[in-house]
Amino acid sequence: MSKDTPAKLIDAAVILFAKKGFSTVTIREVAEASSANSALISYHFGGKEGLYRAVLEQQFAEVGRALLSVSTQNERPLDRIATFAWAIINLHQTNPYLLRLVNAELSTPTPSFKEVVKLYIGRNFEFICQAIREGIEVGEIKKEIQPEYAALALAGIINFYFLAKPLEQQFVTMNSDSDSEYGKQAIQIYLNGIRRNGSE
Amino acid sequence: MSKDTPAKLIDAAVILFAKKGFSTVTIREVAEASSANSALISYHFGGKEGLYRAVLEQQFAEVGRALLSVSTQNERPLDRIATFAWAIINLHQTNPYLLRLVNAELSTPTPSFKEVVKLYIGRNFEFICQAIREGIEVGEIKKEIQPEYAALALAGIINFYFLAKPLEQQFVTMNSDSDSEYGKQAIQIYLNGIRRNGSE
DNA sequence: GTCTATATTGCGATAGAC
DNA sequence: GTCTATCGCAATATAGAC
Repeated sequence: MSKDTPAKLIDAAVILFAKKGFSTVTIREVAEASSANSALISYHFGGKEGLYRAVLEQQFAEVGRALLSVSTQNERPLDRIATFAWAIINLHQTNPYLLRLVNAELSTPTPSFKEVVKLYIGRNFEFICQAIREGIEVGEIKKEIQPEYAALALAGIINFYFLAKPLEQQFVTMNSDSDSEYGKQAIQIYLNGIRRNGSE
Repeated sequence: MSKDTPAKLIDAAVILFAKKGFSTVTIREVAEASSANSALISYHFGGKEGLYRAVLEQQFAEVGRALLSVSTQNERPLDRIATFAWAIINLHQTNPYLLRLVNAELSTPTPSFKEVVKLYIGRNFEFICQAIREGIEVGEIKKEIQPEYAALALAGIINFYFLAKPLEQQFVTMNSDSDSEYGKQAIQIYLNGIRRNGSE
C-alpha cells in the first residue's frame, strides 16, 4: 500500500521548508514534489500555514524520542554529558532537516514554535546544567565553570557544525564520516575544557 | 546635511532583512521605514535583489575591518586565538544584524551571498587554522587536535550563543554584560580544551 | 532624483465537477 | 478525496510627469 496524501505532502514539505524557508516555498512546489494536487493542501491542512505546523510537529516528535533514552541512563557527570552530545549528533545525522527548521525560527520565533521549543529544548538545557552542577560537586568539573553558560557552549559546539555545514563545505572537504570525526574532536575539546585537572 | 537616499535605504534594509529575511521583506516596507519612495529602490539598486546585495556588502565590510586589527598582531598562538575570539564577540555586540543576515543564508546561500561571504569567512577560517597549526608545532596545543575541525568548534562556541540568543533568553536570564561573561567562559573552555597539558 | 500611477506576475485559496 | 479552473490579492518593477 502506498502512503496517503497527507503523509506524502508532509514528507515533501519537510524537505522544502527546511531547504528554502517557509515563505519561499510555494504550495505548487510542494504539490509537484509530492505528486499531489495543490488544492489538497488546503483540504487536508487548512492551508500552507497548517501544513507547516504539521511539519514541525512531526519533526519534534523525533526529538523527544531520541533523547528519552539518554536521560534515563545514570553515568557519572562527564560521561553523561558525552552520551548526551553523541545522542544529539546522531539525531542530526539521522534527521538532517530538523536543525534547519529550528534555525528558520531562531531569529524571530513564532508563538506556536515557542511553546513547542520551550518544552523540548528547555528539557535538554536543564539536563545538561544539572550534569554540570553535579560534576562540580563531585570534583570532576572545574568550580569556576558556570553551568548555564557552559551548557550554552556545549550547544554551540555541537549544533553550529551541523547548522553551518553548507557553508563549511566550501572551506573543508567533508566525507561520510566527517560528522563523527568532528564529534570526537568537539567533545574531546569540550570535556577537556571543563574537566578539573588534578594539579589544581 | 542629511543622508542621501541610497544610504537611507540600506540602513533601513539592514534591519528589516536581518529581522525578517529576504523574501518576507517588501520593498514598500523598506521604503516606508526609510521615508523614501519604493520606486527609488529599483532606480538606485536595480531592484530588491540589488538592495540586498548592497546590504551584505556594507555589513561584511565591517567584518574585514574587525579582523584586520587582529591579524596584524603577533602574539603566541593561543593568545592570538583568544584575541580573535574577543574580536568576533565585540563585532557581534557592536553589530547585532550581521549574524542574522548570515544565518538567513546558512541553509540555502543565494548567489549574491556566496560571492560576498566566501571571501570574508574563508579568510577568518584560514586565520584560525593557521594559528592552531602553529600552536601544535610549538607544543602549545595538543597534537591530536585537527586544525580544521577545531576551527569549526571555535566558530560554534562563539557564534551559536549570539545566534540563538532570542531562544536562550527563555532559559537563562541575561543582562547587559552576559555577552562578555559568556565570552570568558567559552574562551576559557575552548583554550583549556585544546591546550597541551604539561604532563603529556 | 523623486514622485504617482499602473503594468505584470505569481501567490494562496476556493468553487464546483467528478 | 481529488481534480480543473479561476478569483482576489499583494508583490516587484516600470513608464512617465515633474
